[in-house]
Amino acid sequence: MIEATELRPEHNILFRKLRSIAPLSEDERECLASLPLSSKSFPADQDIVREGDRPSECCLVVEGFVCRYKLTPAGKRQIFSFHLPGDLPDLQSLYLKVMDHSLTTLSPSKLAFIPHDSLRQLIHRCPRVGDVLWRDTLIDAAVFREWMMGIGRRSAETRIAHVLCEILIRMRAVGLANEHACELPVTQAELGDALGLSTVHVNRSLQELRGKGLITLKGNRLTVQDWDELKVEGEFDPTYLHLTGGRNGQPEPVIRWMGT
Amino acid sequence: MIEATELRPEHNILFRKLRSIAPLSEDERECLASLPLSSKSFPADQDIVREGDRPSECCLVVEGFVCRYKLTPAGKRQIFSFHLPGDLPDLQSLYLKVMDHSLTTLSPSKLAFIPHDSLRQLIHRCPRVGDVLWRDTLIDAAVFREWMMGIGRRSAETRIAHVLCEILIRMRAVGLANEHACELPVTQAELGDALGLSTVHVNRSLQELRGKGLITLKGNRLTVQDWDELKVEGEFDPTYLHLTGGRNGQPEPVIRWMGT
DNA sequence: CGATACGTTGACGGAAATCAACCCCGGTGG
DNA sequence: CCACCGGGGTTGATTTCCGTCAACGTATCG
Repeated sequence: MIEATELRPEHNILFRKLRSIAPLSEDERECLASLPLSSKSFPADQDIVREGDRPSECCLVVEGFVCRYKLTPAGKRQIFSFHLPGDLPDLQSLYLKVMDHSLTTLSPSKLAFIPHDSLRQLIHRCPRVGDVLWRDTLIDAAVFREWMMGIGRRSAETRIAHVLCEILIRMRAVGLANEHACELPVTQAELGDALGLSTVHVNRSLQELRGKGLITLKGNRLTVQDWDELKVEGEFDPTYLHLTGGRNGQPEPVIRWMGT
Repeated sequence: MIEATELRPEHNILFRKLRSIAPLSEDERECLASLPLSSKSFPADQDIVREGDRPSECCLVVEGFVCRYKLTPAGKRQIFSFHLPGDLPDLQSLYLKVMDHSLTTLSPSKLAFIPHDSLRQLIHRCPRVGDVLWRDTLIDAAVFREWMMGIGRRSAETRIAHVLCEILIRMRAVGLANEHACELPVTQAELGDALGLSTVHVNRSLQELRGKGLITLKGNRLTVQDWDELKVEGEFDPTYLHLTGGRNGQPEPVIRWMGT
């Protein structure tokens, strides 16, 4: 936990995230620490970048939740992913000039921006860190696949259970959740947009899960009451998250510097 | 077309593919040409790598169609992507040790294998090519997002129209299709597994598209009769394919060295 | 020529969408 | 202080798109 006292919160959360998906040496930590990050606060439901934009910087989630989405011509929204502190939700913009989707906050958030140039220099100076960043975008893709699986082939209840498992595990990986519970500032409508379901049906399916005693979900807080059963219900196998790196499989110690 | 005569078919198709997503210099072409590729033929419906495997090489599609998929505990299949000649469908295995899904042939195919070590050396010797490969995996992810959009928010007919648009465009990008038609060795059941639909419903939706005079689809061959209308029906916008590189937007000249 | 895989058709059922209220609660301003 | 307001959550009635089941057609191939 030495690093927690040495790094600024922005660098600390990024370091925790990357360490959760790959081992990082002291050198690589130094590389990361030298990244210029400029933080900014955003209210909920504010677009950060939009489809068609050509961003010249990437954003790091420091506090709060953000998501990526796109709208159909008819105005229906599909959310592609949720992003929590430590995530680099538009890292892809480093190599895909034009955004093919949008990025927005789900809750009031603190974001740190990193110029593309700085990232390119980092990757050049520190190829190992570059590898980890590439790996991160590949895990991103693995999550997309898993969500596709859910939307295409799983029932509403299973889909919801699955995404709740995923979020809890990812929150734990960066030390933002204890064994059973974490923040979840996501409305039922947003869950529906993510899972290809209507709000009404999300509501009913959540009641099923609650009725079975698997979870409580109230006031932006998720508590898992029966992890084993929730995993079964959600057909959840965390392999696709590729959380093999980090502290030799040790869970990240919980931090509590988030506003809540 | 000088390069077509200089490169072996395996290298040629890879070069065409990469050039379709980014400009490539003469140097970079040389780098690619030096990649050791060992080709092998596969019958249809044969797994190449399976969920849980730890491959030590990547595969390049030289001829034929392959797909990535995963099964639910109940045995339902979700296909995540179709891959055509020039694609590197498991490039991700370079940084994600354990396969979280499987790769299989859809038609009799010729595949070329590239040891991970060779790829790593290539990336090290030729960082620009490394960038293009990273970009390729990012485009892969963009396609996943677009499919999620379809499965989550679009009607069966729209989904099918969309995927047909995508395949034709991608085939054109590597010179395997003319303006209106290409091979499509994919059964209706496989289309269903890709789009989250039942075979029966795929069949009915295809008849709708045929009825409207948008396409013919017969004996592994897709012909688009009304491209503009098909695009509208499929809500198709090719931005997400990021085909901005290549021959200054020129379509790739059609080649015909495929078995058909 | 039968076997087999793929495509087609019809009948039926069900999961989830849609539509429309209504409730609950925190915030705000008169 | 309380009335009002609005976002999110909940509920019931109804509809629809799509899945499932089952049969049959059709083409290819050994």
